[in-house]
Amino acid sequence: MHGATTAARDSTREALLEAATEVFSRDGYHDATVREIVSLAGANVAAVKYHFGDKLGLYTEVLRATVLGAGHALVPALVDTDAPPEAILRQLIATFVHRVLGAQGSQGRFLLIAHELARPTSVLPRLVKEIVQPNYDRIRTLVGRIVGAPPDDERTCMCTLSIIAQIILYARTGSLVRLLRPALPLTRARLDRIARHIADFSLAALRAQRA
Amino acid sequence: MHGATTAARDSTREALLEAATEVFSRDGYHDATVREIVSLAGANVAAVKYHFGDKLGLYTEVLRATVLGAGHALVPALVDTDAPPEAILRQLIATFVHRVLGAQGSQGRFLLIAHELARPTSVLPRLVKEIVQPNYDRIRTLVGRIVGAPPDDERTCMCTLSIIAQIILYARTGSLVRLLRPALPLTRARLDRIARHIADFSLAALRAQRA
Amino acid sequence: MHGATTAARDSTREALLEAATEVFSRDGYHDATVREIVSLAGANVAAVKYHFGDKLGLYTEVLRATVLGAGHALVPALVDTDAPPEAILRQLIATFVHRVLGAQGSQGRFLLIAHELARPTSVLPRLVKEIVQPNYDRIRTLVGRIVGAPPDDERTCMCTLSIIAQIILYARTGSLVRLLRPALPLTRARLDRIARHIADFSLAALRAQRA
Amino acid sequence: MHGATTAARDSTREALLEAATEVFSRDGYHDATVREIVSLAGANVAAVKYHFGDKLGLYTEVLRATVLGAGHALVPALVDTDAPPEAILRQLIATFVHRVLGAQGSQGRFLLIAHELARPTSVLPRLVKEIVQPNYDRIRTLVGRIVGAPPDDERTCMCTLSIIAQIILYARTGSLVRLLRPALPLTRARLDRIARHIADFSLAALRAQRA
DNA sequence: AATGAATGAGCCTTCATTCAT
DNA sequence: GATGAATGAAGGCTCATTCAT
Repeated sequence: MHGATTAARDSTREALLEAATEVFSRDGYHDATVREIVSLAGANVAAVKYHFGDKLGLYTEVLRATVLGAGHALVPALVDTDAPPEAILRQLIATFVHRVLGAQGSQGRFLLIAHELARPTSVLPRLVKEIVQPNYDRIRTLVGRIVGAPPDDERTCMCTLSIIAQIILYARTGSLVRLLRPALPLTRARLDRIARHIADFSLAALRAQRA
Repeated sequence: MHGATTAARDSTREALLEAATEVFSRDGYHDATVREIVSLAGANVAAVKYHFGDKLGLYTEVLRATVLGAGHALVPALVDTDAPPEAILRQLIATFVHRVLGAQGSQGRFLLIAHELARPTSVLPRLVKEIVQPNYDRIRTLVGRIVGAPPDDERTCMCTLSIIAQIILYARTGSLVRLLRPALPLTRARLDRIARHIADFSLAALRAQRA
Repeated sequence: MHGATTAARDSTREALLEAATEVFSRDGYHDATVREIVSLAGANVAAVKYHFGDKLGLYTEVLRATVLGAGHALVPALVDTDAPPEAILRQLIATFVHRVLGAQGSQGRFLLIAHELARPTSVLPRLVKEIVQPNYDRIRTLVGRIVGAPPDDERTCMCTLSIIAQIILYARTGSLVRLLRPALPLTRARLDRIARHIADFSLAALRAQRA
Repeated sequence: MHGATTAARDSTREALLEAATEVFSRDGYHDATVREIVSLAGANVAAVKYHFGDKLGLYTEVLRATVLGAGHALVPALVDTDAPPEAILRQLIATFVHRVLGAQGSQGRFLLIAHELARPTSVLPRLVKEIVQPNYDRIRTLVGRIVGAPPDDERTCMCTLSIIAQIILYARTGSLVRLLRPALPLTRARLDRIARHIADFSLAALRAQRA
């Protein structure tokens, strides 16, 4: 009996989390409405209060489960290898582009971050501290190795941001890009081309910095 | 006396625009409330209807003024000269960086645009069509001349976007950058360094594309 | 100079009255907006206050000019003749049907009354007392002559209302009729048929009452 | 206990419907305010949204209940019998007159419909299509049998409308009739006389059409 | 553990009206 | 005699939240 109860409880809680992940990813924290989430989860409005206290509690939980909990591994796994730095960077860019632009459904991790960056909630500082900052530092170190400068060097930092900027442009200001250019279907091949361009463009710039 | 009258007549309108710029920049269109704007402007709620029709009308006016003030009005004058393409591009980047960040509200101007890009309203398409697109086309042509490719070439377009991306993110003192790096005072010298970095980074990349 | 001033004053006043007649006839007092009226008249919002005090003042003036002033003549002219009562009634019905249904533009007199009856303002009592009641009494006398009963007889009154009801149905609940029957264009011939039907129907009923 | 729960649960909804019927009947849809309704019902503004979606949803519910209660639900049972057509029509008229005026609020029921006809909302078309039109068709068939013409014949339709018109205006104690005649108490005997008059008047006219 | 019902604060908008010129 | 500008009250609606069961 206790097992069944637990299962039932978890099922509602899980459904809520799943629905919230989808809606928060699509609309961001501010635009998402509790009612759409509970409706999608087949649950009641008050269930949010019961399980998570309030909307922000639910959001925090979603962020924790989706990003904070699972996001630690990606960048380190790519960066901390013995491959040549340029190859690593290229791989890093490709991975992000595909994740960011190819995101759909449960792949909402990056959309969640994008929304959070665009309109921060009180959760942002922790998100940045735990996820973004460490990854930024890792990439900075990588870039530093390519340009031949310490990670803290201003040039290194600026170059890193220049690279990140290009990836973010597509993820965050997708609407602008879509308006400036005819809406091409984002095929896998097209994503490859975008990634390759960013890598080529950036590596050329980095090499020039080194000289 | 007539001048005074005009000044008096327009003063509410001006106050409204000023307050709206501040509030919209801080909160974005959706979170901003008309009530705070009019209260800040020392005006009545109905004044917004009288002068701008509704909240969106007021926002449109603010956004248009901001985008034009952000340097877009200068693009034709800068681009359509006989100077060497690389010099033009360098100048263009410097102009945008200074305009965007060097104005009074330090970051108000760009925050507004950042909000709009992050969470577009119905104004964005028209704004892009009327102001941004033509300038984008101009810059694309310029970049095409540098990389030795037609303006419509995919590489040309991607390179152009890569440059724009850096200005958008880089010049930005928004949440991400502010959190990643200690908030440095944006001195004139610092803006110069940022602009020079973007130009160096991008021109090196473009030259590499040409070869 | 004084003449010119007077002419100018009257012209604005007249324009307001004309525009108000049109708008009040179309929308009724409650739905009409002062702004549409002054916009149509090419005048300023405050002109209403100046010339008529307020919206109700303007409405009263319109009603007076359109209905109270000019409406006295129609029914008496038709009724107070030596023609046989049945012919008079037939003519009365035809006239009203054409006026009520054929109304367009400046012919707003009946529309104004219809709106006023549907949603009375404080002007209604006077309107009824001065226009409607006398005409009702006249028609009652006429009907009384046909059924062979005094004007105050309950049967006479009921018969009169039965006739009026048929006319009003088309004018007042036009939307219902239009929904129940396909929207035929109200040609002159069609109005004639409607009028003839009401007359035939009613006279047959009246004759039966007499027997 | 479950009954009590249901009663308690529906009590706000019921109170809302009752208050809305009163206010909508007095002021019509456009002039009625949600705030007065909820205040009268001792409920909150948001309760309207919860139970009926919005003001129009509440109004739709009220109007539907009123129209059905006004006798429309009984038409099929009355018409589809083997009684002689004239007796059926007489019974139909009596039923409507008593239903419409004899209910509790004395005139509330019909005032609501009168308002709707005078100033239709978007609900009218659906209401007519779903409820009124079928009954109109039934009555038309009945009238057709009396005058000896097909239900679609123009004369049949016009005669039907002439009868309906009398009920609509006649039974009404609205502004016009109330002003034209001293407000008599609507005793049962008086309602009988009104109904008998309409039936006598109309049947005489119909018989004349047949000849 | 969960729910249907209800709440209150707040939003944008609209209107007739009035003020200062 | 006339106007552009400004006002305040009010209206419908939406949302996250909470209560009683």
